[in-house]
Amino acid sequence: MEPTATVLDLNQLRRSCSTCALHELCLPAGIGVDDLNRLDATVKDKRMLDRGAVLYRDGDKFDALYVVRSGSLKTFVQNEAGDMQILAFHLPGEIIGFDALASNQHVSQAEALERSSICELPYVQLQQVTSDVPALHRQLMRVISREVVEEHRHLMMMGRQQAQEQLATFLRSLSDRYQRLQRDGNALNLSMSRYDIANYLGLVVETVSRLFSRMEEMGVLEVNRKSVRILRPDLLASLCRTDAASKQKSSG
Amino acid sequence: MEPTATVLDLNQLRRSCSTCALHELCLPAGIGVDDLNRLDATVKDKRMLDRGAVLYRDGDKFDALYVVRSGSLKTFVQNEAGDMQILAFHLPGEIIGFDALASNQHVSQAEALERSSICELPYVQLQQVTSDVPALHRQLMRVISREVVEEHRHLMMMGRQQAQEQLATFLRSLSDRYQRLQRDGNALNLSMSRYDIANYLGLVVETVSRLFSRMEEMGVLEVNRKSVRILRPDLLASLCRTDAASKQKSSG
DNA sequence: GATGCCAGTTGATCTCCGTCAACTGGTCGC
DNA sequence: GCGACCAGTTGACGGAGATCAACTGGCATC
Repeated sequence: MEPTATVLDLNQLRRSCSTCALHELCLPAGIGVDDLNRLDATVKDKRMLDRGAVLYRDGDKFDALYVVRSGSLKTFVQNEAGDMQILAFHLPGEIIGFDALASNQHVSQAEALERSSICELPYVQLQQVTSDVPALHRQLMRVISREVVEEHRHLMMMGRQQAQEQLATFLRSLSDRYQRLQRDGNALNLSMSRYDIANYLGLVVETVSRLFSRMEEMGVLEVNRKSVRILRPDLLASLCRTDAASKQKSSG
Repeated sequence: MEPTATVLDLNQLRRSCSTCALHELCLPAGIGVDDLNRLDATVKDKRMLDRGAVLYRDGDKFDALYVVRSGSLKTFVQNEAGDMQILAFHLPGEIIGFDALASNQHVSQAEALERSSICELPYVQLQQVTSDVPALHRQLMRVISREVVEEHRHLMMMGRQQAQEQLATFLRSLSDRYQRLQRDGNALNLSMSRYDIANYLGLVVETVSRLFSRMEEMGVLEVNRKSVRILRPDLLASLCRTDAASKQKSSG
C-alpha cells in the first residue's frame, strides 16, 4: 500500500501477536502461547493508512477482519440518499469488519482518522485456526458480542439522552478507552472532527461546538481545538444525566 | 415454566429443527441433514411465555441462546436511572441472547409481547456441536453479524431520519419481515404498544399517535388499534425519505 | 351494567436543537 | 507573506417534536 517511506515502520514493528502491546485488548486475549503462534502465522504484514484512506467500503467483498494497531478509524453506513451515519470510532486493539460476515460483503465503510496501522486477518486462514482452536473461536464470538453491546450503548445514548448528556457520555467513554490503553484519560486528543462527533451523536456541528464552549464555561473542560482536557471528571459524570427525574421519554 | 395448560402444545409441536417451519430462517439454514440431527439433540423442550413474561433480565447468568418459535418479544436496555431503550422486536425464526457472550451475563432484558414459544439452545452443548461442525460455527457467526447490521439500520434511522420517516421505515421493515414469514405484509398485527414503538424510535407516544393519524389521513394506512393495513405501499416507501435533499444532518 | 383503569388520541403550548448567516483562525499552496 | 479554503465558533431565528392536559374507548372486575 505504502511506498518506501514506511518500509522502516514495517521492519521495526515486526508483527507478532505474542509480543504486541495490544495483546490483552486484541483477539488473542486468553489464548495459550502455542495457539498464539498459530494465530500469529495468519496475520498478514501490517498496512499503513494515511488520514482519510479507506480500509474497506460498502459493497467490498469480505476477505479479512482488521485490528487497529495504532491511530484510529471511523466506521459508517450510508443510505441511498447518501446520508451518512457514523457507527463508531475505533482505537488500537479493536477489531473491525464483522458487518461483512452476514452477507460476505461489507455493508459499511471504514476510514482512517489519522495515520494508522492495521493488522489484517484473512478470514479463510482465520477459519482454519478457529476450527482447530476452540478457545479462539469462543474469543472471536466474545469480540463480536462486545460490538453488539457497544451498539446498545450507542442506541441508548441517541434515543434517550439530550445533546449535552450525549456529549458528556461520549467524552467519558473516550476517556475510559484511553485509560485502558494506558493513556491519560483526562487529556484527550480527538482524532475526529466536530462534524464526525456531531454525526455520531445524531446532532449538527453547531450544537456540538456550542456544547464544548458551554462545558468550558462551566469549568468542566479545557478545549483547544482537537485537544480536550477534562478538568472536573466528577462534573462531567454528573452531566451524563440531567436531573435523574421522570421525563416521559425515559424510564417505563 | 408452564403447568398443565400447555402440555398439549408441547406434545403437538414436537421439537425438531429439520421439520420446523422456521428451518430456513433459523440457525440451521444451510446445514446438512446429519448435522441438523446433532443440533436437534441440543435443543431443549420449548418454553411458553405469557405476555409480559421475562425470558432473561439484565445481570442474568448466560447459559443459553433462544430462538423465537412463535409470538414475539422485545429486547431492551436500561441505564442506572431506569430509562429504557428498546433495541429490537423479535419475530419467529430470530435468535436472541448474543449480548451475553461478551461477559457471560446478559446486559439486556427480553420480554414477551404476546404469548410466545421459545426454543432454548443451552450454550455449553451448542459449543460442543459447533466445534464438531464448522459449518454451524460459521452460521452462528453469520447470525450475530446480521444482528450487528440490523443495529446499524436502527442507528441510521434514529440519527438521521425525522419522526415520520422513522415510522414509515419501521412499518416497511416490519412488512418485509412479515412477508418472509409467509404472512400478508400489508396486514400488520402489531404486538407491541404505541409506547414501545415510540421508545424504539426515540420518540414519545403522542408523536407516534399523531403520525399514525396523519398517515391514515393521507390514505397510506388504515389503522384500527393494533391492526394496521398498508393501503399504499408505494406512498409508504416514499415517506421513508422526505425530499432527498441536502439537510445538514444528512450526507457528508 | 356500573366502575375503574389503562392505552391511545387530540389539542395547546413550550423548548431544545436545527437552520441560516456571519465571522475567526489555522493551514496549505504559490 | 498573501490569499484561498476549510474547520470551527457564535448569534439570531424558527420549527419539529416534547410536554402538559383533557378526553375517549376497550376491557376487566365486581
